[in-house]
Amino acid sequence: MTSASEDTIASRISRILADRIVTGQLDPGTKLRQDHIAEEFGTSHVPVREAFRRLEAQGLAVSEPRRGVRVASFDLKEVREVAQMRAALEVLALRHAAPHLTPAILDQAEEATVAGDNSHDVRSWEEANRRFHTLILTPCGMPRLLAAISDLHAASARFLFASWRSEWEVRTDHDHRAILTFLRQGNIENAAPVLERHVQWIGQKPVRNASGATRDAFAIVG
Amino acid sequence: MTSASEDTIASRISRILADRIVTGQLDPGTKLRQDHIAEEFGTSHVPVREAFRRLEAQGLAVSEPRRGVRVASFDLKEVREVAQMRAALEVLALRHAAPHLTPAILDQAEEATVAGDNSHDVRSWEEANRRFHTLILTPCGMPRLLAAISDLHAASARFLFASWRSEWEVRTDHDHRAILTFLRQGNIENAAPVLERHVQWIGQKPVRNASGATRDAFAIVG
DNA sequence: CTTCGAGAAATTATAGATAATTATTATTTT
DNA sequence: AAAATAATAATTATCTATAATTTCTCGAAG
Repeated sequence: MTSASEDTIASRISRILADRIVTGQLDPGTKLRQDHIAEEFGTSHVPVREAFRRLEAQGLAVSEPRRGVRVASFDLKEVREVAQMRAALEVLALRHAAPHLTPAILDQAEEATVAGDNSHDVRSWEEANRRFHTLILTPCGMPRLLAAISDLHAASARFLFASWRSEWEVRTDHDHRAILTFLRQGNIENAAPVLERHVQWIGQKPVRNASGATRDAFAIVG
Repeated sequence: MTSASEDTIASRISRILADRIVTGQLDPGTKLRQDHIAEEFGTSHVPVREAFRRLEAQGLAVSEPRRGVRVASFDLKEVREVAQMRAALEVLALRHAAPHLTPAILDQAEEATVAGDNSHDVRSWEEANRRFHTLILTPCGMPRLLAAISDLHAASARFLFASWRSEWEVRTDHDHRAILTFLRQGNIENAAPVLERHVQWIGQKPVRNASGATRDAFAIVG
């Protein structure tokens, strides 16, 4: 992140709040009080309200008129929904990106995969995973599609951080490697289905509740 | 549209501006001046700015910090992009909606198709066409997906109105009928590919320029 | 006749203030 | 003691005002 005195206060606030929501620093249902946030950022609440509108559009916050803004809740149903939307859109993007993928890009994507495999915490794994997907999809040159995918990635990351906040077990991403191998061969017809399956792989993990009981936590781990 | 004194001024302004942009009352590139709009609606510019943020998220306006907001431009490339995104997402929605489609819903969808075939102007055709798609997709019960599709429909409508503003030739929608026939048989595997092709059918029409020359106008007509 | 630049006007972005609505607490009544 | 109601506090949504930035206009120089 740059110093960002270029863009507006509103966009800065929305970026920072989005990050807090995604990383789980702000729990679902938490009230976002404009005056408090305005005070924290040393501004008036006008740019804060503009930031709220953006968070709303991204699906990270929900607003009830005259009753304020809250951090959006989510459930297993929405995790599945986001996974399926990602599958549909990422496959589309990959088909258009494939002809423009260079060996240099694929090398960077391989580096990102290695970085992910070596990650010992969720946050760095997520960052590497997102870098992989972004690298192989960006060359599609479809800005609207990429923006939609980016919002879905944010949602995915949120599900992930909500479940795997602390523990993380190292694992090798065979899907990423298979995708890269096919792409190096220029074989999109095989790469696409792997990606489609990959992003719909929903991880499941028992999580200890506050009351001691265990429930299952779910997240997209692709 | 209801009287809508329930929701905020900002959402009312964004709805009305969105409609103007979609219907082509506001041309691409037109500056949206917050004080003028505020005066028109008898409000201050604070809710106007919030409305701008929503239009931006919908892809109907673009904002340059400290330089104002303009109606978003678009070209053939973006028409294609929106068509392909719609194809991917509507097929996904249809697959989940299909098990919940009732004969009553399919009858309503058929009515919408007939209404479209009998339309003598673009606006009523677009309304009927959107109703058809909404009817067969809504039962998927995936709110995030439906919201994304709705935004893409708005973009499609904009392309359409920009090209076919005045003239409109009556035609029979064979695709819609084929889709309905398959859905009545519970045959999703055949319905989905028809829909996928259908929404990517990009109409083309010669349009007389201001300088007398003719150029080709493009729009999604599915 | 064109190009550059200074000053003026318009416009955006933010701050501070006000009215209206909702949530909370205290109090009264049953 | 519990429930209902009134008073109070907190919060949202909006408006008016101010500062900062950009665009426009017009004149002077090349």
